[in-house]
Amino acid sequence: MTEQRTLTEKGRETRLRLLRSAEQLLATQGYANMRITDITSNAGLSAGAFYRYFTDRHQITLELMREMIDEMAEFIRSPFDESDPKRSVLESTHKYFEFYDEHRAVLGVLVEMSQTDAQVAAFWDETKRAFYARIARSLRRGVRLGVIRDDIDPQIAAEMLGSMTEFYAFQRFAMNGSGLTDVSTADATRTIAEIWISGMGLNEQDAQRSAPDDTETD
Amino acid sequence: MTEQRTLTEKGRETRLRLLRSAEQLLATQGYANMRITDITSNAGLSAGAFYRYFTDRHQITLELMREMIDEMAEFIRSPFDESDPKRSVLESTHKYFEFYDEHRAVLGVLVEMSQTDAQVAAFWDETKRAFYARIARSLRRGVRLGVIRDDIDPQIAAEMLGSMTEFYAFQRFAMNGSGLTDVSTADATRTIAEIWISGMGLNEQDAQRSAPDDTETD
Amino acid sequence: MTEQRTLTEKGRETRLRLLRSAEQLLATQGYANMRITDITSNAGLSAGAFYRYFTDRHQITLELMREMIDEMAEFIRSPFDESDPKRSVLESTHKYFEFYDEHRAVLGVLVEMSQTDAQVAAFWDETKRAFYARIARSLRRGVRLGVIRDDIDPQIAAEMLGSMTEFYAFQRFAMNGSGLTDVSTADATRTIAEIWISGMGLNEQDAQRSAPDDTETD
Amino acid sequence: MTEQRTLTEKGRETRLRLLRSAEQLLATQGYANMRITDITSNAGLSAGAFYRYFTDRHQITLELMREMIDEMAEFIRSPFDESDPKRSVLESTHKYFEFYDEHRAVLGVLVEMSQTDAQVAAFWDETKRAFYARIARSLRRGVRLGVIRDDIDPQIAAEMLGSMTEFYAFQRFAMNGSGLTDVSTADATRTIAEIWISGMGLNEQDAQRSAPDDTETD
DNA sequence: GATGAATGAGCATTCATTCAT
DNA sequence: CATGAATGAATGCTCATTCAT
Repeated sequence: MTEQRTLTEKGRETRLRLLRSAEQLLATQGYANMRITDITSNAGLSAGAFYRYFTDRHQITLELMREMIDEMAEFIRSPFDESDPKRSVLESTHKYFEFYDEHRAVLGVLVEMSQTDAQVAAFWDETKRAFYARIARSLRRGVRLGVIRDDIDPQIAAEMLGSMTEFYAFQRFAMNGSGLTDVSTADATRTIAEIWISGMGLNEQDAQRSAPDDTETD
Repeated sequence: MTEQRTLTEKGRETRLRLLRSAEQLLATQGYANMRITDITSNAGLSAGAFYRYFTDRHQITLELMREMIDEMAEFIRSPFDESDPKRSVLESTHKYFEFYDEHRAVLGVLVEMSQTDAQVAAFWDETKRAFYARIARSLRRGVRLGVIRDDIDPQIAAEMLGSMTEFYAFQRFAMNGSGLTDVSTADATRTIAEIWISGMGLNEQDAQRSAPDDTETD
Repeated sequence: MTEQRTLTEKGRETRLRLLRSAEQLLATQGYANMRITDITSNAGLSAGAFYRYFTDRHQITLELMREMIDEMAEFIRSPFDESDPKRSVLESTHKYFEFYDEHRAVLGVLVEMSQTDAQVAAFWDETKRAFYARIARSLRRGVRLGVIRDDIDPQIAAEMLGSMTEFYAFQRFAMNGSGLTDVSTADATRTIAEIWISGMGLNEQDAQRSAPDDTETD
Repeated sequence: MTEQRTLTEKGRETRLRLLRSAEQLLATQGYANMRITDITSNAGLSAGAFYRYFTDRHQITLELMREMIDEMAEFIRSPFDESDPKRSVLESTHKYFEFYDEHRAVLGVLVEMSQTDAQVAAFWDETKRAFYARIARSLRRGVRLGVIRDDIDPQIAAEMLGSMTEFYAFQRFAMNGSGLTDVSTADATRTIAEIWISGMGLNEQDAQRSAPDDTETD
């Protein structure tokens, strides 16, 4: 049985213990190498205990992803002020890096499994679309405000700039910096913001000047 | 024994048949789901045949990666003309996308396995470093030529712009467009080049004007 | 995992059941022909059950040897009365034959595997050394007591007389009498004792006469 | 096909090469660990070559045993002079040790396989019987000559003394001295002869005196 | 709720043996 | 004669999953 209804207090605790244990293992060994018995023994439980709360390792992993996606959605809903794009980009990037750092385990697994697992791939697809859509929306607003060049398709640009940020974060946090030079997160954040700004043809003076007061409300 | 000393013509053919078979399966099911017997039966051979040429699926996969890395190295060595950056970026990006498209199977697996396999992770790390180093070299030359802004660390910028291109390509080719809007490769190429150019502060007129005649020789 | 930390009563029983099953098979088919599934099915268990308690057939076999070696050590520690050598030799030989008979299975395998397996060879080497050392000790004491000829190296003599007894027992019990004439164990025991006695130059009258009262202590 | 008729000169050479190769491997790894491909590659041949001359490793091993048994038979037929038992025992033992040393590989395998292989067991049984019979015959003659005690069953005694010699030789030569103290072969030979002589109650003076001139001719 | 014993399907791997060249 | 490619039966071993206690 995997129904989570009628769980006693102790039961709910055990369930969480298993989730945390799985997350830990995903971070250190990835999905491919995580065994059910690893999860339980790492949680200080017997093998059979797992099945009271989950059906298999696929399910517990999806559960962790759902947890993360929920927080991601919240992040995406946070306001972006096009009237001060430089500061906003800096802030957004900073928050995004924090988010990635915190969820490195699950995000790494998302990438790993997307290759193999259609359900996870769909999951990821959806998440990225939402993420890119939010950027595209901001870009379009920026164009209307005259602070962003209008000769580039905002959607494609959003996907590219988003890709840049995401993959840099992925390498930095989920891959322990693989491929990258070792610089401070602050420097990385600043540089990436610069590229965003100038990549989008943002002109700080222009931006300051014309920015009306419309904040995004998603 | 593996990698037999003396392979006959027929033996060499069989070995290649197995490599192609494995590549095919990696593309469709990923590393995690690829069985040895899948490889052999897909190649029209018996299970035992595999072991005459490879020790296990890990090895044959690394073999495929090595093949790809070699071609990658060649790609990276190709000339980049800073005196005409816009055209050069377009050309490079185009070639990069072609490369990614051709090797989508192995590149996807590279990402999948990096989470799990230290050897593959090291492999990828190395490749990305070479790729980013080549970009950084070009950027530094551009700064010296006065066609690129000098207020950004070329190394970090290289890693970010490289990330953008790579991850966009990854999603587009290895993930069948997951997360992305469906646009033509030409449009995508054009947009990404625009971002590169303006992101790096390249001014076409400036570039045209000041560009001396030094082509990179690596 | 093998040699689980916490075995329940039932677990301990199953483990013993496997040991007995393996012992039986070693006796009938030898190590070379014993399969893991033979062991489990002979014990009325599924194939997988084996691996909860042992890692492979090599380990379970060593386990059986260790069991036997422990009893052997006990046997070797049993007292030998040099003041009445004839009776003592008879008694020792008798006990030795009993021991060999009881452990014929494992002893046969010890011989079989010694040819092939360094660990088993070392095992056997050690056991024989302890066995021969005990005999040599008795012989030296006998020489001091004047009941044993002093023109023979006690160590070599111990190894030879020990070899005689061991190999005769081996043929008789572990090889089902291969090569040997069919005589009663009592007769065999008597004859072997005669050879020991006269081979060592023991003279019964002498022995009776001069024997002081020192029993071995070790 | 395994018929050895109509072998060309080259064929006969290849066959011998395989036999020597197998013997070598038996000496170093034992029967259990000897693979067909080991035999052929060690002989510098391809795997398929084996089957032109032998059917399987069992057969080639028996072939080697037959070779050895033939020489053994010759050894057993060699004369034993009961009129000078001490010298004769010394000489016989010496020759026996030489024989064992030369054939250590096959003799070790004989022991190894006897546990498992009925055919080999029968082989060995037969050999030992012949060996013991020859000793028993000599002992009986010695009894008739009055140079050997008549209170011991010559057959059992033969088996025991034979066992002693054989097993000592086995440990010394086939097991690389396992369990034994390191002494010169000469010393070992002398000691074993002493035990034979006195074990059988041989009195040298008596022996010299009464020995008639009948040499055994089998 | 928790335990850990037991199961058995699923794969990897080895190696003797055959056979076309 | 010799080669080495290919086969496939035989086994080992792992691990998710069930279930009696």
